[in-house]
Amino acid sequence: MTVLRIGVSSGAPLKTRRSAASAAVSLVTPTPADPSGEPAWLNTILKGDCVAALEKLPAKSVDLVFADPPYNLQLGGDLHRPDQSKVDACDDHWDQFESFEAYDAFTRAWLMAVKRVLKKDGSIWVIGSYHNIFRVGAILQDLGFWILNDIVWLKSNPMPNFRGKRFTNAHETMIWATPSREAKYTFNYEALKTFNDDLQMRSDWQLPLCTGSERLKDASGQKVHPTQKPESLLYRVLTASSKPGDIVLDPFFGTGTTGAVAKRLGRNYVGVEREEAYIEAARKRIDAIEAGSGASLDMQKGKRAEPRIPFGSLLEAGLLAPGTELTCPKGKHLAVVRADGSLVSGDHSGSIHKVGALVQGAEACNGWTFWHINDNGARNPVDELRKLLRSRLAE
Amino acid sequence: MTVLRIGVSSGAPLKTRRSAASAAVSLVTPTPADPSGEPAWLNTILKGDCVAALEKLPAKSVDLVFADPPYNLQLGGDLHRPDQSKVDACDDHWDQFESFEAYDAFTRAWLMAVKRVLKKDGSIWVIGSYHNIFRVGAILQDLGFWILNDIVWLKSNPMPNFRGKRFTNAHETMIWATPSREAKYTFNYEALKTFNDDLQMRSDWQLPLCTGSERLKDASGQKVHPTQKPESLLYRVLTASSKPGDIVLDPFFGTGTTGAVAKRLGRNYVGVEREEAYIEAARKRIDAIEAGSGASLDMQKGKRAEPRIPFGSLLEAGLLAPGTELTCPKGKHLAVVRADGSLVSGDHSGSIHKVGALVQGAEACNGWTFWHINDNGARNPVDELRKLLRSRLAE
DNA sequence: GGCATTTGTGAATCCTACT
DNA sequence: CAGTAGGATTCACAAATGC
Repeated sequence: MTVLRIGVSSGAPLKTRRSAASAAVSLVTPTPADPSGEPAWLNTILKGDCVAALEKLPAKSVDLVFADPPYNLQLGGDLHRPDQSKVDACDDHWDQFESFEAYDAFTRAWLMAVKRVLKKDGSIWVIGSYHNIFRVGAILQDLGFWILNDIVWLKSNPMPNFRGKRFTNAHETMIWATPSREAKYTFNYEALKTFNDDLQMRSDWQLPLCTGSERLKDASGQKVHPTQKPESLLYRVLTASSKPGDIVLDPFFGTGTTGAVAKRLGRNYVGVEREEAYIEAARKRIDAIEAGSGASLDMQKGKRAEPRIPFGSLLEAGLLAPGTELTCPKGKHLAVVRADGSLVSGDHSGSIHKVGALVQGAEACNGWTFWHINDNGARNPVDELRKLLRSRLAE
Repeated sequence: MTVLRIGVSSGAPLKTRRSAASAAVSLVTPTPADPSGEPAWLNTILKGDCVAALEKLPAKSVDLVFADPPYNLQLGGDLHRPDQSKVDACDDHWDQFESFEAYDAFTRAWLMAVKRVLKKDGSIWVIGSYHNIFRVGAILQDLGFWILNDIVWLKSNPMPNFRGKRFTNAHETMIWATPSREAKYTFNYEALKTFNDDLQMRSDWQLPLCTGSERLKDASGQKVHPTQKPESLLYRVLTASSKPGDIVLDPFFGTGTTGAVAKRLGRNYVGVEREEAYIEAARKRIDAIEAGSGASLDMQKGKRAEPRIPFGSLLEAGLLAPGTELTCPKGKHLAVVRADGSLVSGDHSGSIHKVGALVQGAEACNGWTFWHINDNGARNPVDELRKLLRSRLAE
């Protein structure tokens, strides 16, 4: 590995805690620079503050940017699961900002630095959650970026809401934008359509979290980075909006998911990262990857599961009215539907499955086939309504 | 139908094209006002500009707000499908703004007006697309609103991207927020979980677009409103975050989807709308709906709603005798019940919760489910006794 | 080894009534 | 208003452990 010190930035200090960080920028090359005339920073990690490091790159030199900036989570105290185990929160210093103003200043600064190095026909992706994405999106627009899409990453296995106080936070948002309205950006429409079973790729992507062996762990088994993104996500981003040989910049490189996928896909990368531990992990990770072999260029298919239809949807859709009476197949048991999708039968109330089990004294029950509606004398299971709604949703 | 002119607003003119609109505010009641002391504006549509109209409502008077503001779409000329037919875009004058600054000023103005009339423990939903939602979200935060969730509405049948230049825009985003971090907002967690087949509801909602007979059409078959939302969306919003009898405000009432669902679900509504044609359509629509009432509106309740039973009551009721031995689920920890309802386990003594936590070395513990009684070899949690006592007390 | 069961964990703005 | 104590609260996977 080569480390080139390419100068110390004078810096344009930000009015945030981040600004206190070292402005020194050094260049880390996992593999020796190619003597063929490629720039020295290609396929390297710049160590240092994002804005200062980007000053070392020429203007209009990168084709694509993927940025996973700090989210500015504003967490209260500790959070425990119902089994009393403590949630390993992302409380790292780099995610702390004093105010929205400080976060905005930080965001404006790195986006301006990125805009300088982005080619005029390049594009940028930024990922975030509701804590920060609205500020990022507004500042992107203020800086003249042109939003092409917002993409929602639907997590198939998100962390639940343990206290039952909100909806499960089951997605993150990515903004895809060009530096100007006129940009002739790369979008591999046909490839994506083919990938998606000949249907246009939609703005909602179902992908699992980064877990298991993909998740980088240190010697003690702890995760190296609190927010490592899954390679499948980057795979789809790079496949959609870059070409082989393109240069992909990640200004918050972390443990190098962007670099890893770029290398696999035959793209060049350049990363910026401040924390030595992350750089070290990223370097090892990327070195172990074989660059752009043909077979690996196949995209991982995100399984598009058949939509699950909750019982309550029948009421929302107007297929069932609150107050409707349901019976068991033989008409012995009776229950009434409430507006919230619960059933009431005598003293019992709850979901169609729970009440079905309770009235039978059974452990479990499939409410869809147990509960029936009286249709002009004929008893039909509510499952018939589900089929109807499913066909509507499939249109 | 009653139309009450309740005054002409002096207005606080906005620096947008909207400000040119009439500041006259009149009150439209689909059904005559109730003489029972309800405010005259309840279940009515206020005709006029949003900010001016909201000045007619008392401060802290509504429980929930649902807002579907103009999206500020920046369409660059007509869009044509591959077959050259023209797409019926939303190019109404009310959706046009001269700049982001103008849109921001408009957004700030109506959000401030809404914040004044919202109760301190109320909440607000705003829906938008990537054209405007980032600006709305950032301004919400700037005004001190506290975001609880962002919810993505996944459209099962979105309009495809005809030119193949972007991903199919298949979702819209809703922000759910309270007027302050401290708000004790309504969230019918248990009801939603029951609704969703006993799984907690996530932040991604798959619902079809408003089409078919639900979509309001005029005499010539044209859609009355370009962005009519499906009732199913409002059904879920109101079920999640309001109670029967609550007052729901929609400051961009349009053709009254919010009012229609509010009436169906036994909530009160108040709408604000500028266009007479929309008001007329909304009025007819809501008049034709039967108001929800009665037990079918009751929502599934969780343990939090149950009356609290002190542990000592079990002793008072004779369900438990002093000196009884309790164990943890696996029988490892042992404790003895004292006559005052406290437990003793080794050196530890105190409430069932405190001792449960101490013997486990945990921060907290629910003693009701932790401590078990030996019933002829079977271990049953003391919570079973609480249930028994509760059912006795309910008789 | 094979299968069943238990344990661990993920970008989280996560309580409330009473004294 | 602050402090204290009661006691409510989780889903999908994958890895680890047990039989």
